[in-house]
Amino acid sequence: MNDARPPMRVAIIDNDSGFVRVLTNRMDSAGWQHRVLSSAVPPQELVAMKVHALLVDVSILGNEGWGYLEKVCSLLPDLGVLVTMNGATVSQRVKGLRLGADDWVNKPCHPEEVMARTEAVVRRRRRVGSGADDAPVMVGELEIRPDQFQAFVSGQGLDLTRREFELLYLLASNDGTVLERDRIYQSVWGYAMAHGDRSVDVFIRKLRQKLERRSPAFAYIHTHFGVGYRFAVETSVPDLPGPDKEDPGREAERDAEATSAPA
Amino acid sequence: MNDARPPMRVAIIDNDSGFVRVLTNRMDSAGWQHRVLSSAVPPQELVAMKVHALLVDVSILGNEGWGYLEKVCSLLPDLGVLVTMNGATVSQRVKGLRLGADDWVNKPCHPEEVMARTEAVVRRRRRVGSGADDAPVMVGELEIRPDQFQAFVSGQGLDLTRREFELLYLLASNDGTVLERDRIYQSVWGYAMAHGDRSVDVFIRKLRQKLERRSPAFAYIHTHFGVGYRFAVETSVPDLPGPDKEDPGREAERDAEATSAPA
DNA sequence: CAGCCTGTAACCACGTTGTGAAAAATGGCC
DNA sequence: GGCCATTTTTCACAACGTGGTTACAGGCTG
Repeated sequence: MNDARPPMRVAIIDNDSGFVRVLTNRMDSAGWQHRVLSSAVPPQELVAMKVHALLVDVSILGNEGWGYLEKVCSLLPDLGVLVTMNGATVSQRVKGLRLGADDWVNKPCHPEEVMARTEAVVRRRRRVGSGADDAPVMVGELEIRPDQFQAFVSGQGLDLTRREFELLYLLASNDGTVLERDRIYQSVWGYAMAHGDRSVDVFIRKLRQKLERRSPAFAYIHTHFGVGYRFAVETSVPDLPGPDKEDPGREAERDAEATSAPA
Repeated sequence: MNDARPPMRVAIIDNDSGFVRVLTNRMDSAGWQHRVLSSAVPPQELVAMKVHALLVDVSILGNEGWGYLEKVCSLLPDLGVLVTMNGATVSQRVKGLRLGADDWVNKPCHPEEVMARTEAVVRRRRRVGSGADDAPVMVGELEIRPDQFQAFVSGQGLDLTRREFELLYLLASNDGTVLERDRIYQSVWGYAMAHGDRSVDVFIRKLRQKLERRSPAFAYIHTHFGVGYRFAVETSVPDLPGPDKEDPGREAERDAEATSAPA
């Protein structure tokens, strides 16, 4: 949502430790995240890693390399796949590209070029998918789809403005943890909050209004006095015999232990 | 859906007649369509040619080659761009890729590889549901038949111009999701929207006029302030009793007050 | 109880969108 | 080629929505 894109995440399947070391060094200094794998992993695991691209040396997988390449490409069409190989012939390169690979770089190669090509592949992927980087959030009856600028309660769309939406998205994606005003402002507004600025409070109120109108039985946004706000789905009526709603003082305790945000 | 794709169409900007001859021969036998251009053409003309990819030798454009590359990539983000060049250095290749090129092939190169790379680049070039696939769309009383270039409301044909039709088709085939202005323009007009361009708004209005004339009880196109538009058949949810002014009769009001506009 | 923090509503400035019409571009026709 | 009808783009201005501020009321903490 904000201009700051999430860092590039790539998976690397390669046994050439020297090449991998040089490459990962470059990636580190460029702020990329990488997972180095020594052999083929099930495509599902690649999904779980949420990597943008896969960099694979098909030769280390022996004859199964081609089959693996084909399987990954057909199973994960949204994943960028770059193949590296020592001295591959033209027909080998063509074969790999036709199997679904997005690019092919013959070793030896320069790490900068590999990274530039990876960016080019991912750039194109993102363009067609448009916002595949922001994952949808679902908390209770609430569902947020950042790629569509829309939030839903029980499947019904909420009519949120831009700021309201970004604020709700921030809160909901940090479900359960207390967010300080400064951090909220910094994340949503993009710059530091000036002293005495009440914008966050006002927008919290607007969100509460729109949320409670759709599901009056629940309270989503909870205030932590002197700290900030916390998003959580709880019954709003204090009298109801809820399992975890005994006395209000408990929240203050939880506040203390919630300072570290489990990302 | 996979089969029966239209033939690949590429534009080639290159002076190396020998290379071009060999390449186009291969393309002919593969059923590809190609346009060979001897020098830079305005990006809009590439749109008119409806090519899937551009194969360009930046060196023949001299120093302006880089600028042209950048302009094409920024203006036509949906176009696949492959750069060829004789003996380009690593830094030159990286520079080209960072400017927005999708692939880089150093000459001399094998035509088969160039074509395989072109296919790889174009493979995932799917627009947001415009023109490419001609699947009929039916949303509520609205029916769109792309093969006939016609839209119907309750069986009665709408008289839409080309742009109106393409816009409506884009919106309706992305029923329920918010589309940003930039993406709408990119999909319908084919190139990036210039700052301050109001074409989308104007055509939205024309569509609303023609749609509401046929079915005054419903509103199809909803505005998302600061974002774009969303197509949906009257999702206006009956709001629970709240202190807010919004009421379910919003659409009807807008329709009724369409007459008050004294010049 | 005093002081600070938060809830709430009203308010205004600004940017965005709606709207009508004029200007420019397109395409068919003689 | 010149002419006309239609479509597309541009423009100016009105209307509206939003974000941000402010003021005051109500709560919480110490």
